[in-house]
Order: sequence, then structure tokens, then C-alpha cells
Amino acid sequence: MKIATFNINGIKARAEALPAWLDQAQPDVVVLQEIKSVDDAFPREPLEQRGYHVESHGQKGFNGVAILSKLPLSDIRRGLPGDDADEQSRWIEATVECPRPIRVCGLYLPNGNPAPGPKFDYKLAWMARLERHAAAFLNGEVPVVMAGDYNVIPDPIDAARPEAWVTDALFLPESRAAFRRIVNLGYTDAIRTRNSGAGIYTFWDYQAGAWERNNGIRIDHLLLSPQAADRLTGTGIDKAVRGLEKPSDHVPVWITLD
DNA sequence: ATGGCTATATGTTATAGA
Repeated sequence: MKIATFNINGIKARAEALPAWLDQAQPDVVVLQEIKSVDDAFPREPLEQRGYHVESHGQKGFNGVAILSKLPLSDIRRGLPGDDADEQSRWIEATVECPRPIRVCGLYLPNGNPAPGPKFDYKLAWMARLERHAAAFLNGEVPVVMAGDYNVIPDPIDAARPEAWVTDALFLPESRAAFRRIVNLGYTDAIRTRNSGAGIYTFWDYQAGAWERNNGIRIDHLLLSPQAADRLTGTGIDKAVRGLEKPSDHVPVWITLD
């Protein structure tokens, strides 16, 4: 089973690029971030025509997440638990129905800039909620994949120019420590299991020729519970998508499980 | 670069992203 995460930076803006990638990559399950659409306006037809069940959790203008799955989805949860007052659409999870079911979570973690400030406080509070939810998952026996745009550069090797990020919310010690705490509960950073060195990126800014200069960062991650990690057979980053017509600033990142 | 570009709604400018 191939499970991918892709921050598409606008579902309507990616009306051509997303189906083109789906046709080429043939993922079974995809979590999308930054759909920037309300659910009623989400263009489901091109995806359903390709055999995907579509579940979205959107809001007006920005944020928004979705799950596409060729297998049926059940037990769909919208919103990260822990704060009923949080109105930002950044979390969706569902069980992929198959002989060995998998719980798939799609997340769009807050950016947190400028830091310090209320946006950074919100990021850290959201990460604390994520840690609690991730810990609760480990009590069960079901494999869990938490995939998405974490907006965290875990280590200096995950940025082409780490010195440029030292005051940024994506790379501040508090953000990196919060990410590490979640991993250290017992999760596996899937991409790192197959790529130990520097230069592995998932995002290149639209500005300043970042793509042409390969000035990238690795911020899109798939964290696997032990039961999911035991089934990992492969990983990939579809980097070429960044060089195609009208791209997102992120590229798809994927795993395969047996 | 004290944000060079992109997307969306609040729409011919502001907000957000990373």
C-alpha cells in the first residue's frame, strides 16, 4: 500500500497538477494540506473519477486538509483533540479498510511565525496536543501513520542553509524539541530510515530562485507507529513535481507498507 | 532582503505562508 502526503497550496490552483501526479504516482491513500477551500467547494469529481473516496476538512481562505483513498474509509475524525475552541482546520484521520486496517492521519501543523508571539504560542500548544494524541495511539494495536506538513525542520541537515533559519519558528529549539518528543514516544520518521544524509528536501520557496538553487528544507514527514514501521517497505520524494508547470511549493512524500 | 512569489478573499489591496 502506497501512502503519500502532499501540501498542494490550494486545491483549485492545483486542478491540473494534482490529477497529473495521481495518474503518474498511483498512490492508494493521500493526505492533502492547505486545500484553502470550504468543503462544499472542494472539487471532488476529478478525484472520484480516478477511484478515490474523498474526505475533506476545510475552511475559508487558508489551511484545510483532506484524505483521498482508493480503499473505503471509516471512523473519520475531523480536528485534533484537546481544544474545542480551535477553529483552524488542520487535522483529519480515518481508518483505511482492508484486511490489515491502518489509521491514517493528515496534519497541517501551524507555521508559528513570527516567533516569539501568539502564532508561535499556538504552534507549541498544537504540538503539545499532537503529542498527547500520538501517545494515546500507542496504546492500541492498529498501525498508525501521521503524515503531513509538520512545519518543523528536524535537524540542520534538513536545510540547505540552516544558518538562514535560526530565528524561524520552523527551526527554533522549542519546535525541534517538541517534534523530537513526539518521535521519541516510539514513532519512526519514515524518510530518515532510508535517507541518512543531508540534502533531502520537500519544500522550496517560490521566491529568490530557491528551486533553481536547490535551497530547500525537509518539513513534510510521515511518522509511523511501531506496528506501521514494521511493515515499511519503501519511501520516496517526488522531487520532479516541483519543476513542472504551476507547481505547489511542496512536493509529494510517500511510503509503501506491506 | 526589512520577503524577491503565490494563492485566496477581505478583491485593484490585505493577509498568510515558510
